Amino acid sequence: MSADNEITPQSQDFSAWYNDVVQHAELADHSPVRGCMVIRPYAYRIWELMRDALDEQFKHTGHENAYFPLFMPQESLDREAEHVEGFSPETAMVTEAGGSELEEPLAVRPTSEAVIWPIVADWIQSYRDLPVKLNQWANVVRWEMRTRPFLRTTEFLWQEGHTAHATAEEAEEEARTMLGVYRDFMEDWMAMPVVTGLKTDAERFAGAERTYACEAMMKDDKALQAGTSHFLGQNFAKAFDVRFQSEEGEHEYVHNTSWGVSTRLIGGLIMSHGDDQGLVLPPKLAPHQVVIVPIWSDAEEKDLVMTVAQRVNRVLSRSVRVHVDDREHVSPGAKFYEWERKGVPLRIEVGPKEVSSQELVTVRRYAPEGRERKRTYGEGKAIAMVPQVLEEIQDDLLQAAEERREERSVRGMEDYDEFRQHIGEKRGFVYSGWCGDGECEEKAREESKGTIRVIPDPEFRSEDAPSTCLVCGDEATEEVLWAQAY
RNA sequence: CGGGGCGUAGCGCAGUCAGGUAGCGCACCAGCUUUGGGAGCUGGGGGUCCCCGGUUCAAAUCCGGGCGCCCCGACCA
Repeated sequence: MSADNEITPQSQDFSAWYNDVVQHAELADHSPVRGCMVIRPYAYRIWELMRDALDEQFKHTGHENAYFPLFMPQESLDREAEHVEGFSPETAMVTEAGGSELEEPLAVRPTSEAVIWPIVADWIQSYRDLPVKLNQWANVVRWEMRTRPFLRTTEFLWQEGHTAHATAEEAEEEARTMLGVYRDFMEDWMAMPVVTGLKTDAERFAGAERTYACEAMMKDDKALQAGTSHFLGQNFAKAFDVRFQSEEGEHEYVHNTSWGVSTRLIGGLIMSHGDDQGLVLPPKLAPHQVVIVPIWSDAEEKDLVMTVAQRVNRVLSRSVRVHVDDREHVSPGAKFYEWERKGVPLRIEVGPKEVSSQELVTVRRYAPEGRERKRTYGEGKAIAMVPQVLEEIQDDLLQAAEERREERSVRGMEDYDEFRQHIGEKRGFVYSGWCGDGECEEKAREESKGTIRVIPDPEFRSEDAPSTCLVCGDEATEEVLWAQAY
């Protein structure tokens, strides 16, 4: 009676598990072009929910959406020295179009600083035109060596915020604010706790003064960089001549920021909560928050059961996203497995038994120890409780992820050899001191599997500040977070 | 780009060593019986066997060349 579980267990091969979930939860499909991916409707709906939530926050913090072109002259990309050095190896170029070779090659945006600022420069004359706070929802292309669905694809969807300010302080505040927006979204909507902080020079965005990031721990104890926010200083303003006349009449360069999150977040969602049965979705981002599975054995039963199912559906639809799975020739058991594989947070079963007892069976996709997964309530109570149950599931997921992360974090590590072994075998997060020297960072990168993910923000730092550098043993100037990275 | 593996139905594979009608499981379609944790039976549809060339009466199979994909590494906001 039982079909083989087509999903590889996480403990056996996490990477195979991930690919199986992507495939069997119908999230993505392959493309004939290497590294490109089809986002299937179920995953696209998750992306829409993410997009809507983020977009509202962007507007709330004073940003306007716009859309800039996919192509730019190659020359634009070349203008900021560090930017071009960082991005040109992975930039796709169009050299031929319309049946003939182009006089100047066109670059397909890997990010849009070099598309936006040459144009927006002309929108800014005076300090009164500032700040400019733009966002765009777009696709970008980066020719990566090695790709994985959602986590790193040749083309991906994202949002990129681009702002210009009169002062460095204001731009810095903007970069920090948006990092906070990301963090709140990841915790409140994705139930994915993150450590925020500053990137080291080695990991900084090409062309930025400072890069801030959100780092999340996946279920295989590796770190995923889930979002970044950059204080760009005046590097791009100088490269693209973005100036304004100040109140004092001086011509000054603006101070910029940029910040982005991508469809990589869907990968983060999968690896934060998924289990051997498949995807587990936090209710706030679930395309179907509740699925109703009617159970019948003949036409008469079907009528009775469907009457109740539709009634429950009508009432619930007012407050939650609910789906009635009334497919004829799929057995209830098969439906249960399918919706579990797809991560639907709550299932309601209605069969002849429930019809006669005026009850409903509710089953949670995720329930921590000590909480019942399956419960039967009177119809009215079951319906009334749904919003609360969904909130509980949302909270349970965040709490479980937080607990996992803390269990898998080690603070105050001082022995370099212990570190190398720990980060290679046990993975997880390791907090240590660092002297601030890029050579120590590079040495550890070469000799261990770990890299510095961030210099954590104050609230994530250890109570006792580490005093020595993990690598060289000299005096520490910073506390840093190490992990194996995706 | 280095090391390894693989290209046969939508998916997973056998067949290749030893040339001779294109197969299996799942999925799909039809009908009947089913439906409380992945239904059963019967019937059916679906193929440039990655591509090009060669050998041969005959090539998925042998030979030569090419292309693509996957894994490990290098690379990577």
